[in-house]
Amino acid sequence: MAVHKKEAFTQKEQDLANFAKAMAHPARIAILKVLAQRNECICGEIVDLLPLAQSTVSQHLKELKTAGLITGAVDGPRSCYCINWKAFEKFNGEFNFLFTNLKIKNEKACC
Amino acid sequence: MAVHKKEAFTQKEQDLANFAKAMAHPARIAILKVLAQRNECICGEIVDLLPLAQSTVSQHLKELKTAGLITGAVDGPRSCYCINWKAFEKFNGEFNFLFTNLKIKNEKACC
DNA sequence: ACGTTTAATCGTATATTTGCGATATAAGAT
DNA sequence: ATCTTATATCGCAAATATACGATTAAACGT
Repeated sequence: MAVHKKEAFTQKEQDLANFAKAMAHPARIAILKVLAQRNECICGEIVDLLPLAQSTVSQHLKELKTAGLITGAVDGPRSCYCINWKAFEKFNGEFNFLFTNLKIKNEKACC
Repeated sequence: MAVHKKEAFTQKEQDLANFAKAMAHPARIAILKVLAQRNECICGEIVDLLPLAQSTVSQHLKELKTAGLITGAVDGPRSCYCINWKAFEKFNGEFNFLFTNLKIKNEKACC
C-alpha cells in the first residue's frame, strides 16, 4: 500500500509538480510577492507582514528555498532572501512549453 | 488552534495558491499534459496512461475540475474532459503580473 | 429485463502539510 | 562574559492529501 507513487512519473512531471507545490499556499505566494516587490532582500520583515508565527514563516521560507524558488544568505545575525528569477524563468518556460504552446492548435476543443 | 489560516490572505493570493495546488502533483501534471496534447477530450484513456487505479485518477480529475483547470462533460456512458484554456490564460497572466513583470527592475537582486 | 462497460463515490489506511510554542543557535552590542 | 536580537529547528497536534478496493450509478447493447 505504498500510498505515494510520485516516483512512477517522469522527472519533468515531478519537477513541475514540485514547483507548483512550492507555490501551493497563500503564505508562500505572499512571501514571493513581497520578495518580488523589493529590490533588496528582506528577512524578519516578512514575519511582520504575514499573519503567522515566526516559526511558521521560517518553515515556509525553508520550503521555498528547498524548492529553489528563492535564495537565502546569512547576513550577520539576520537572514536575507531573494527570488531566484532563474528558477521562475525555467519553470515558466517549461510550463508554457507544456500548455500554452499547445493551445494554438487546440483552441476549439470540445467540452 | 485553527491550524489553517488561509482565510487570512487576500483572495488573489488564495486563488493563485489554489491554482498551483491543483498542479502540485505529478499525476495531475500528466493528466493536463495528455489533455493538452489531444485535440479531442479523453476519459478512461487517461486511466490506461497513468500508473494509478481508476478511482484515484477519477479523484485527480475531480480536483482539476473543481479548481477550474479542466472541464468535464458526460458523453453517454463515459466522461469527456478538456483543458480549460481560459483558466490557464487567466492564471498565467496573473502569475506574470505578480512576478515576471517585476523581474525587469529587480534583475540584479542581492543574494 | 439483463449483463456489460464506464466512471463516480464511499470508506479507510497512511503520508504529508500546516501551525505553533519552546528551544537552540549565532551574531552583535554592552 | 553576558544580554539581546534574529532566525532556525524540534516536537507535537490537527488538518489535508493520496491511494486503493468496493460499491454505486448510469447508459448502452443484446
